[in-house]
Amino acid sequence: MATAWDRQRAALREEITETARTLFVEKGFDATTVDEIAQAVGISRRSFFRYFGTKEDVVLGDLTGRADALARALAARPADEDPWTALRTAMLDSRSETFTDVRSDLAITRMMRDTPSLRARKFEKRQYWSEVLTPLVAERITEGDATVRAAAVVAAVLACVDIASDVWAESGGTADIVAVYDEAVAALRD
Amino acid sequence: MATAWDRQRAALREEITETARTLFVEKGFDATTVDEIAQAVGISRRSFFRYFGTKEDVVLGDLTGRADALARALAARPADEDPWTALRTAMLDSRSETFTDVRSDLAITRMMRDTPSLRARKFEKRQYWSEVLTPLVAERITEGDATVRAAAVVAAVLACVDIASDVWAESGGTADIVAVYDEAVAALRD
DNA sequence: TGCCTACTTGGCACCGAGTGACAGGTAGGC
DNA sequence: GCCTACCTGTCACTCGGTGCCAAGTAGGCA
Repeated sequence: MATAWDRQRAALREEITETARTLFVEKGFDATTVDEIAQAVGISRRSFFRYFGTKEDVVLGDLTGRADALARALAARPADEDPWTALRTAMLDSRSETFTDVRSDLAITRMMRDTPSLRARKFEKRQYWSEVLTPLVAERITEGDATVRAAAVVAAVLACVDIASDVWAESGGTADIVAVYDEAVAALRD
Repeated sequence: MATAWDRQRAALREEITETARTLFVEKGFDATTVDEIAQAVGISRRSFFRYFGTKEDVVLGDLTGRADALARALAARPADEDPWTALRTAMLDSRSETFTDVRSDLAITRMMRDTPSLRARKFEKRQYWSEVLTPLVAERITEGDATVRAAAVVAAVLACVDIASDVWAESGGTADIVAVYDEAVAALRD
């Protein structure tokens, strides 16, 4: 019966996230130390690292889980659908669970864009997205080198998502993120 | 007359690079400490950080300089050339100065691919590439939102270069890197 | 020749992220 | 009521990176 513990663990994890993000927005990401976060939450510094591998992970959240959700949504698409349509639809389908935190805080998205160490970690996790999505996309490539082409399509789509996210953050949340994404993709496909 | 000093400085910088890369290949990047590098070169740990801002920079080399070279080559292309052709040609033109280290060591490229902290730094520098190239590419975009479209094209092209580089490294240096790049780009433009 | 100045270097102390090891406490099973 | 996990805090340590200061060295100038 690990459920009780798991619940406790999830709750504490949530509390760390909430407290840390508040501090980050107040003082800036780099200026906030793990000690301060731990103290604010009321746990030891060591325990913080038992819940989050790095300070960056608190901001980035469950990116790998969202990659898996997107992968499931992509796999659920008809096999004869072209990669671009399939990826776009899959992202929209899994958006409710995928973009929760994007909606939750504009400041966080801006911070991810402006803080080098966060950007770096984000790209590191993006690597995982590519690894998960590329084989699924490869099944939808009918001509040429499927692996190379799939990798290119996935990388391009993720880049377009990034661009859309950046424009959205820069607009203060007013820009239509899907429209910007479509515009970015249009640039690639004439 | 700073030339004498500059020469000295450049020579030492080269020596640090050479020594460090040898150690990296021998022991692995993470397992090699800055102290070991400094001691092997015969300088203090503090001086090392006066020549390289981070340990990663020793491996990555002058990526920003290469970005500037590529930007110059791109600007030299005819104004009416489409972005894809212009970028491809510009990369080939600046390749001799751009890909010196790629040719120099397959092990280094592999290390960049397999070491998380190096990958992260590389993407960080890639950000600079985007910032430099996007405005130049935007001038070649005739329809739609030029900024967004230029950002998308640049990001896609850089992603394709990455893919080609990865395939090249994985093949042990036998793959035709330009052919892989063309294949990747073909995936985006049908 | 001798001084002055600018620049470099090394050493020291320090900070912050992240890790391993150990001891103590607490909840659940028997 | 004990035993067994598991979680937690504490301590010590490594390593990357930075600020500061004193010492040294090369070149310019009188």
